[in-house]
Amino acid sequence: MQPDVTRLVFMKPRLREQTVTTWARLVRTETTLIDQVQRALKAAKLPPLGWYDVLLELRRAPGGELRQYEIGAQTLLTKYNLSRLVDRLQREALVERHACAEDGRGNLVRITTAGTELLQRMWPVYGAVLEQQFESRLSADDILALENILKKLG
Amino acid sequence: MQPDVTRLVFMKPRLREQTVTTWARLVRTETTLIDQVQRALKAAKLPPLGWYDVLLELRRAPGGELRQYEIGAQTLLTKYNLSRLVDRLQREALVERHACAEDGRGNLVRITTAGTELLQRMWPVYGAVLEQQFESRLSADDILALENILKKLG
DNA sequence: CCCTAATAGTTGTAGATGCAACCGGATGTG
DNA sequence: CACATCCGGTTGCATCTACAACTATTAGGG
Repeated sequence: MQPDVTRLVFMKPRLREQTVTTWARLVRTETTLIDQVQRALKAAKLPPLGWYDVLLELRRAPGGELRQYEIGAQTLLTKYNLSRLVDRLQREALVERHACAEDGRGNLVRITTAGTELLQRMWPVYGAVLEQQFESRLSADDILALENILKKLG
Repeated sequence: MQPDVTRLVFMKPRLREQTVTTWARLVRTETTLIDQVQRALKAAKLPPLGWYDVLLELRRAPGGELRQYEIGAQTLLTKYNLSRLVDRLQREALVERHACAEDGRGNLVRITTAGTELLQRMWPVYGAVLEQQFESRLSADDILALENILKKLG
Protein backbone atom coordinates (compact mmCIF):
# COMPACT_ATOMS: atom_id res chain seq x y z
CA MET A 1 0.00 0.00 0.00
CA GLN A 2 1.29 3.40 -1.03
CA PRO A 3 1.47 6.31 1.42
CA ASP A 4 -1.63 8.43 1.14
CA VAL A 5 -0.26 11.42 -0.59
CA THR A 6 -3.65 12.99 -1.20
CA ARG A 7 -3.97 14.36 2.31
CA LEU A 8 -0.66 16.07 2.73
CA VAL A 9 -0.68 19.44 4.34
CA PHE A 10 0.22 21.96 1.70
CA MET A 11 2.29 24.62 3.29
CA LYS A 12 4.62 26.66 1.18
CA PRO A 13 7.29 24.05 0.53
CA ARG A 14 10.71 24.99 1.79
CA LEU A 15 12.95 22.73 -0.22
CA ARG A 16 16.68 23.11 -0.54
CA GLU A 17 17.81 24.15 -3.98
CA GLN A 18 19.94 21.02 -4.20
CA THR A 19 16.94 18.80 -3.56
CA VAL A 20 15.08 20.19 -6.52
CA THR A 21 18.10 19.96 -8.79
CA THR A 22 18.76 16.36 -7.86
CA TRP A 23 15.12 15.43 -8.16
CA ALA A 24 15.01 16.92 -11.64
CA ARG A 25 18.14 15.03 -12.60
CA LEU A 26 16.74 11.80 -11.22
CA VAL A 27 13.60 12.09 -13.29
CA ARG A 28 15.44 13.14 -16.41
CA THR A 29 18.05 10.39 -16.13
CA GLU A 30 15.53 7.67 -15.53
CA THR A 31 13.22 8.69 -18.36
CA THR A 32 16.15 9.03 -20.73
CA LEU A 33 17.37 5.55 -19.92
CA ILE A 34 13.93 3.99 -20.22
CA ASP A 35 13.52 5.81 -23.48
CA GLN A 36 16.75 4.33 -24.78
CA VAL A 37 15.61 0.86 -23.89
CA GLN A 38 12.30 1.46 -25.64
CA ARG A 39 13.97 2.77 -28.75
CA ALA A 40 16.39 -0.15 -28.84
CA LEU A 41 13.50 -2.60 -28.54
CA LYS A 42 11.57 -0.86 -31.27
CA ALA A 43 14.60 -0.80 -33.53
CA ALA A 44 14.90 -4.55 -33.01
CA LYS A 45 11.20 -4.92 -33.86
CA LEU A 46 10.45 -6.21 -30.40
CA PRO A 47 7.46 -5.38 -28.19
CA PRO A 48 7.55 -2.60 -25.60
CA LEU A 49 9.03 -2.82 -22.14
CA GLY A 50 5.67 -3.37 -20.45
CA TRP A 51 5.40 -6.75 -22.11
CA TYR A 52 8.83 -7.69 -20.84
CA ASP A 53 7.97 -6.72 -17.28
CA VAL A 54 4.85 -8.85 -17.18
CA LEU A 55 6.44 -11.85 -18.86
CA LEU A 56 9.44 -11.65 -16.56
CA GLU A 57 7.22 -11.61 -13.47
CA LEU A 58 5.48 -14.69 -14.76
CA ARG A 59 8.66 -16.54 -15.56
CA ARG A 60 10.02 -15.81 -12.10
CA ALA A 61 6.88 -17.12 -10.44
CA PRO A 62 6.66 -20.79 -9.42
CA GLY A 63 4.91 -22.69 -12.20
CA GLY A 64 5.19 -19.67 -14.45
CA GLU A 65 1.79 -18.43 -13.36
CA LEU A 66 0.35 -15.66 -11.26
CA ARG A 67 -2.99 -14.14 -10.42
CA GLN A 68 -3.59 -10.95 -12.32
CA TYR A 69 -3.62 -8.81 -9.21
CA GLU A 70 -0.23 -10.23 -8.21
CA ILE A 71 1.24 -9.08 -11.50
CA GLY A 72 -0.32 -5.70 -10.92
CA ALA A 73 1.25 -5.38 -7.49
CA GLN A 74 4.70 -6.12 -8.89
CA THR A 75 4.55 -3.97 -11.98
CA LEU A 76 2.60 -1.00 -10.61
CA LEU A 77 0.07 -1.41 -13.40
CA THR A 78 -3.55 -0.61 -12.72
CA LYS A 79 -5.98 -3.47 -12.95
CA TYR A 80 -7.74 -2.21 -16.05
CA ASN A 81 -4.50 -1.62 -17.87
CA LEU A 82 -3.30 -5.03 -16.87
CA SER A 83 -6.54 -6.61 -17.98
CA ARG A 84 -6.03 -5.27 -21.47
CA LEU A 85 -2.31 -5.89 -21.55
CA VAL A 86 -2.94 -9.54 -20.74
CA ASP A 87 -5.52 -9.51 -23.56
CA ARG A 88 -2.79 -8.44 -25.96
CA LEU A 89 -0.28 -10.96 -24.65
CA GLN A 90 -2.91 -13.65 -24.92
CA ARG A 91 -3.74 -12.64 -28.49
CA GLU A 92 -0.05 -13.19 -29.34
CA ALA A 93 -0.12 -16.53 -27.51
CA LEU A 94 2.56 -15.37 -25.07
CA VAL A 95 0.38 -16.17 -22.06
CA GLU A 96 -2.70 -18.24 -21.30
CA ARG A 97 -5.55 -17.33 -19.00
CA HIS A 98 -6.95 -20.11 -16.81
CA ALA A 99 -9.87 -20.04 -14.42
CA CYS A 100 -8.68 -20.03 -10.82
CA ALA A 101 -9.80 -22.99 -8.70
CA GLU A 102 -9.46 -21.32 -5.29
CA ASP A 103 -11.13 -18.08 -6.26
CA GLY A 104 -13.96 -18.10 -8.76
CA ARG A 105 -13.58 -14.42 -9.51
CA GLY A 106 -10.03 -14.42 -10.69
CA ASN A 107 -7.87 -16.09 -13.22
CA LEU A 108 -4.38 -17.43 -13.41
CA VAL A 109 -2.09 -16.08 -16.09
CA ARG A 110 0.56 -18.50 -17.27
CA ILE A 111 3.46 -17.79 -19.56
CA THR A 112 3.75 -19.99 -22.65
CA THR A 113 6.83 -21.34 -24.41
CA ALA A 114 6.47 -18.58 -26.96
CA GLY A 115 6.43 -16.15 -24.04
CA THR A 116 9.69 -17.39 -22.56
CA GLU A 117 11.24 -17.39 -26.01
CA LEU A 118 10.26 -13.78 -26.49
CA LEU A 119 11.82 -12.95 -23.15
CA GLN A 120 15.03 -14.53 -24.35
CA ARG A 121 15.00 -12.46 -27.50
CA MET A 122 14.28 -9.25 -25.61
CA TRP A 123 16.86 -9.61 -22.90
CA PRO A 124 19.96 -9.14 -25.09
CA VAL A 125 18.57 -5.84 -26.34
CA TYR A 126 17.49 -4.67 -22.92
CA GLY A 127 20.67 -5.87 -21.28
CA ALA A 128 22.95 -4.29 -23.86
CA VAL A 129 21.46 -0.87 -23.15
CA LEU A 130 21.79 -1.44 -19.44
CA GLU A 131 25.35 -2.54 -19.81
CA GLN A 132 26.46 0.34 -21.97
CA GLN A 133 24.32 3.17 -20.62
CA PHE A 134 24.22 2.20 -16.97
CA GLU A 135 26.69 -0.36 -15.67
CA SER A 136 29.70 0.74 -17.68
CA ARG A 137 29.34 4.33 -16.56
CA LEU A 138 29.32 3.57 -12.85
CA SER A 139 31.77 1.91 -10.54
CA ALA A 140 30.68 -1.04 -8.44
CA ASP A 141 30.79 1.29 -5.45
CA ASP A 142 28.58 3.81 -7.21
CA ILE A 143 25.99 1.17 -7.84
CA LEU A 144 26.04 0.02 -4.24
CA ALA A 145 25.81 3.58 -3.01
CA LEU A 146 22.92 4.25 -5.38
CA GLU A 147 21.15 1.14 -4.15
CA ASN A 148 21.50 2.23 -0.54
CA ILE A 149 20.20 5.70 -1.21
CA LEU A 150 17.23 4.43 -3.19
CA LYS A 151 16.43 1.98 -0.42
CA LYS A 152 15.69 4.90 1.85
CA LEU A 153 13.07 6.12 -0.56
CA GLY A 154 11.12 2.87 -0.63
CA MET B 1 21.23 14.40 -29.11
CA GLN B 2 20.76 11.00 -27.56
CA PRO B 3 23.27 8.21 -28.06
CA ASP B 4 22.19 5.97 -30.89
CA VAL B 5 21.09 2.96 -28.99
CA THR B 6 19.58 1.27 -32.02
CA ARG B 7 22.88 -0.01 -33.32
CA LEU B 8 24.30 -1.60 -30.23
CA VAL B 9 25.95 -4.94 -30.62
CA PHE B 10 23.77 -7.51 -28.94
CA MET B 11 25.97 -10.05 -27.32
CA LYS B 12 24.68 -12.08 -24.44
CA PRO B 13 24.73 -9.39 -21.77
CA ARG B 14 26.95 -10.19 -18.82
CA LEU B 15 25.64 -7.86 -16.18
CA ARG B 16 26.43 -8.10 -12.51
CA GLU B 17 23.51 -9.19 -10.40
CA GLN B 18 23.80 -6.00 -8.39
CA THR B 19 23.46 -3.88 -11.51
CA VAL B 20 20.14 -5.40 -12.39
CA THR B 21 18.84 -5.13 -8.84
CA THR B 22 19.79 -1.49 -8.58
CA TRP B 23 18.42 -0.69 -12.00
CA ALA B 24 15.12 -2.27 -11.05
CA ARG B 25 15.03 -0.30 -7.84
CA LEU B 26 15.84 2.91 -9.66
CA VAL B 27 12.95 2.46 -12.05
CA ARG B 28 10.56 1.41 -9.35
CA THR B 29 11.47 4.24 -7.03
CA GLU B 30 11.20 6.89 -9.67
CA THR B 31 7.87 5.71 -11.04
CA THR B 32 6.46 5.42 -7.54
CA LEU B 33 7.47 8.96 -6.70
CA ILE B 34 6.12 10.39 -9.94
CA ASP B 35 2.95 8.48 -9.34
CA GLN B 36 2.60 10.01 -5.92
CA VAL B 37 2.99 13.48 -7.37
CA GLN B 38 0.37 12.72 -10.00
CA ARG B 39 -2.08 11.39 -7.47
CA ALA B 40 -1.56 14.38 -5.22
CA LEU B 41 -2.20 16.74 -8.13
CA LYS B 42 -5.31 14.88 -9.14
CA ALA B 43 -6.59 14.84 -5.58
CA ALA B 44 -6.14 18.62 -5.53
CA LYS B 45 -8.05 18.86 -8.84
CA LEU B 46 -5.00 20.19 -10.60
CA PRO B 47 -3.70 19.33 -14.08
CA PRO B 48 -1.10 16.62 -14.66
CA LEU B 49 2.62 16.97 -14.26
CA GLY B 50 3.26 17.46 -17.98
CA TRP B 51 1.47 20.79 -17.85
CA TYR B 52 3.64 21.86 -14.96
CA ASP B 53 6.83 20.97 -16.77
CA VAL B 54 5.97 23.00 -19.84
CA LEU B 55 4.71 25.99 -17.92
CA LEU B 56 7.78 25.96 -15.71
CA GLU B 57 10.12 25.92 -18.69
CA LEU B 58 8.28 28.91 -20.07
CA ARG B 59 8.37 30.85 -16.85
CA ARG B 60 12.08 30.24 -16.53
CA ALA B 61 12.72 31.50 -20.04
CA PRO B 62 13.51 35.17 -20.64
CA GLY B 63 10.28 36.94 -21.56
CA GLY B 64 8.31 33.85 -20.56
CA GLU B 65 8.43 32.55 -24.09
CA LEU B 66 10.12 29.79 -26.02
CA ARG B 67 10.02 28.17 -29.41
CA GLN B 68 8.14 24.92 -29.36
CA TYR B 69 11.20 22.88 -30.21
CA GLU B 70 13.06 24.42 -27.31
CA ILE B 71 10.37 23.23 -24.93
CA GLY B 72 10.60 19.83 -26.52
CA ALA B 73 14.34 19.64 -25.98
CA GLN B 74 13.95 20.47 -22.29
CA THR B 75 11.02 18.23 -21.50
CA LEU B 76 11.86 15.25 -23.70
CA LEU B 77 8.44 15.48 -25.32
CA THR B 78 8.08 14.58 -28.98
CA LYS B 79 7.08 17.36 -31.30
CA TYR B 80 3.66 15.95 -32.07
CA ASN B 81 2.85 15.42 -28.42
CA LEU B 82 4.04 18.88 -27.64
CA SER B 83 1.98 20.34 -30.45
CA ARG B 84 -1.16 18.92 -28.92
CA LEU B 85 -0.20 19.67 -25.35
CA VAL B 86 0.29 23.31 -26.29
CA ASP B 87 -3.15 23.13 -27.93
CA ARG B 88 -4.62 22.10 -24.60
CA LEU B 89 -2.73 24.74 -22.65
CA GLN B 90 -3.85 27.33 -25.17
CA ARG B 91 -7.45 26.22 -24.90
CA GLU B 92 -7.23 26.84 -21.15
CA ALA B 93 -5.60 30.23 -21.82
CA LEU B 94 -2.47 29.22 -19.92
CA VAL B 95 -0.24 30.02 -22.89
CA GLU B 96 -0.45 32.01 -26.11
CA ARG B 97 0.98 31.10 -29.49
CA HIS B 98 2.58 33.85 -31.52
CA ALA B 99 4.06 33.77 -34.99
CA CYS B 100 7.83 33.89 -34.87
CA ALA B 101 9.42 36.83 -36.63
CA GLU B 102 12.84 35.28 -37.27
CA ASP B 103 11.55 31.93 -38.47
CA GLY B 104 8.37 31.75 -40.47
CA ARG B 105 7.90 28.05 -39.80
CA GLY B 106 7.79 28.18 -36.06
CA ASN B 107 5.88 29.90 -33.34
CA LEU B 108 6.65 31.34 -29.96
CA VAL B 109 4.78 30.02 -26.98
CA ARG B 110 4.33 32.48 -24.16
CA ILE B 111 3.00 31.81 -20.69
CA THR B 112 0.04 33.96 -19.59
CA THR B 113 -0.80 35.33 -16.18
CA ALA B 114 -3.25 32.51 -15.72
CA GLY B 115 -0.40 30.17 -16.53
CA THR B 116 1.91 31.53 -13.87
CA GLU B 117 -0.94 31.51 -11.40
CA LEU B 118 -1.55 27.86 -12.11
CA LEU B 119 2.12 27.16 -11.55
CA GLN B 120 1.84 28.82 -8.17
CA ARG B 121 -1.11 26.67 -7.24
CA MET B 122 0.59 23.50 -8.39
CA TRP B 123 3.92 24.01 -6.71
CA PRO B 124 2.73 23.58 -3.11
CA VAL B 125 1.24 20.21 -3.99
CA TYR B 126 4.25 19.09 -5.98
CA GLY B 127 6.71 20.44 -3.45
CA ALA B 128 4.95 18.87 -0.50
CA VAL B 129 5.32 15.42 -2.02
CA LEU B 130 8.96 16.10 -2.80
CA GLU B 131 9.57 17.31 0.70
CA GLN B 132 7.92 14.41 2.45
CA GLN B 133 8.72 11.56 0.10
CA PHE B 134 12.16 12.61 -1.09
CA GLU B 135 14.02 15.29 0.83
CA SER B 136 13.00 14.25 4.32
CA ARG B 137 14.10 10.67 3.74
CA LEU B 138 17.61 11.53 2.64
CA SER B 139 20.48 13.35 4.26
CA ALA B 140 22.06 16.32 2.52
CA ASP B 141 25.04 14.08 1.83
CA ASP B 142 22.81 11.43 0.29
CA ILE B 143 21.36 13.96 -2.07
CA LEU B 144 24.76 15.19 -3.10
CA ALA B 145 26.01 11.66 -3.60
CA LEU B 146 22.94 10.85 -5.65
CA GLU B 147 23.49 13.91 -7.78
CA ASN B 148 27.08 12.92 -8.46
CA ILE B 149 26.19 9.38 -9.42
CA LEU B 150 23.39 10.50 -11.71
CA LYS B 151 25.72 12.98 -13.35
CA LYS B 152 27.79 10.11 -14.64
CA LEU B 153 24.75 8.74 -16.41
CA GLY B 154 24.01 11.94 -18.29
C1' DC C 1 20.03 31.49 -58.11
C1' DC C 2 17.99 27.06 -58.24
C1' DC C 3 17.38 22.75 -56.50
C1' DT C 4 17.70 19.56 -52.87
C1' DA C 5 17.69 18.50 -48.20
C1' DA C 6 16.77 19.54 -43.58
C1' DT C 7 13.76 21.72 -39.96
C1' DA C 8 9.33 23.41 -37.34
C1' DG C 9 5.12 22.28 -36.73
C1' DT C 10 0.43 20.09 -37.70
C1' DT C 11 -2.80 16.35 -38.43
C1' DG C 12 -5.34 11.64 -39.58
C1' DT C 13 -5.61 7.52 -37.72
C1' DA C 14 -4.68 3.66 -34.83
C1' DG C 15 -3.49 2.05 -30.56
C1' DA C 16 -2.92 2.68 -25.42
C1' DT C 17 -4.37 4.74 -21.00
C1' DG C 18 -7.54 6.70 -17.42
C1' DC C 19 -11.92 6.81 -15.27
C1' DA C 20 -16.12 5.24 -13.74
C1' DA C 21 -19.52 1.96 -13.90
C1' DC C 22 -20.35 -2.65 -13.85
C1' DC C 23 -20.49 -8.08 -13.01
C1' DG C 24 -19.90 -11.84 -10.36
C1' DG C 25 -17.81 -14.32 -6.52
C1' DA C 26 -15.85 -13.97 -1.76
C1' DT C 27 -16.07 -12.26 3.12
C1' DG C 28 -17.82 -10.56 7.35
C1' DT C 29 -21.48 -9.36 10.66
C1' DG C 30 -25.68 -9.67 12.88
C1' DC D 1 -28.27 -17.67 6.56
C1' DA D 2 -29.28 -13.07 4.98
C1' DC D 3 -27.39 -8.97 4.00
C1' DA D 4 -24.11 -5.46 2.95
C1' DT D 5 -19.48 -4.83 1.70
C1' DC D 6 -15.33 -5.84 -0.46
C1' DC D 7 -12.47 -7.59 -4.07
C1' DG D 8 -10.78 -9.39 -8.75
C1' DG D 9 -11.61 -8.49 -13.11
C1' DT D 10 -13.85 -6.49 -17.41
C1' DT D 11 -15.72 -2.88 -20.40
C1' DG D 12 -17.64 1.78 -22.62
C1' DC D 13 -16.10 5.96 -23.40
C1' DA D 14 -13.16 9.93 -23.42
C1' DT D 15 -8.54 11.36 -23.55
C1' DC D 16 -3.81 10.87 -24.68
C1' DT D 17 0.12 9.00 -27.22
C1' DA D 18 2.61 6.94 -31.36
C1' DC D 19 3.57 6.84 -36.11
C1' DA D 20 3.60 8.41 -40.57
C1' DA D 21 2.43 11.57 -43.85
C1' DC D 22 1.91 16.28 -44.84
C1' DT D 23 2.66 21.69 -45.33
C1' DA D 24 5.50 25.47 -45.13
C1' DT D 25 9.81 27.58 -44.46
C1' DT D 26 14.77 27.74 -44.05
C1' DA D 27 19.54 26.26 -45.11
C1' DG D 28 23.21 24.38 -48.10
C1' DG D 29 25.53 23.35 -52.12
C1' DG D 30 26.71 23.67 -57.00
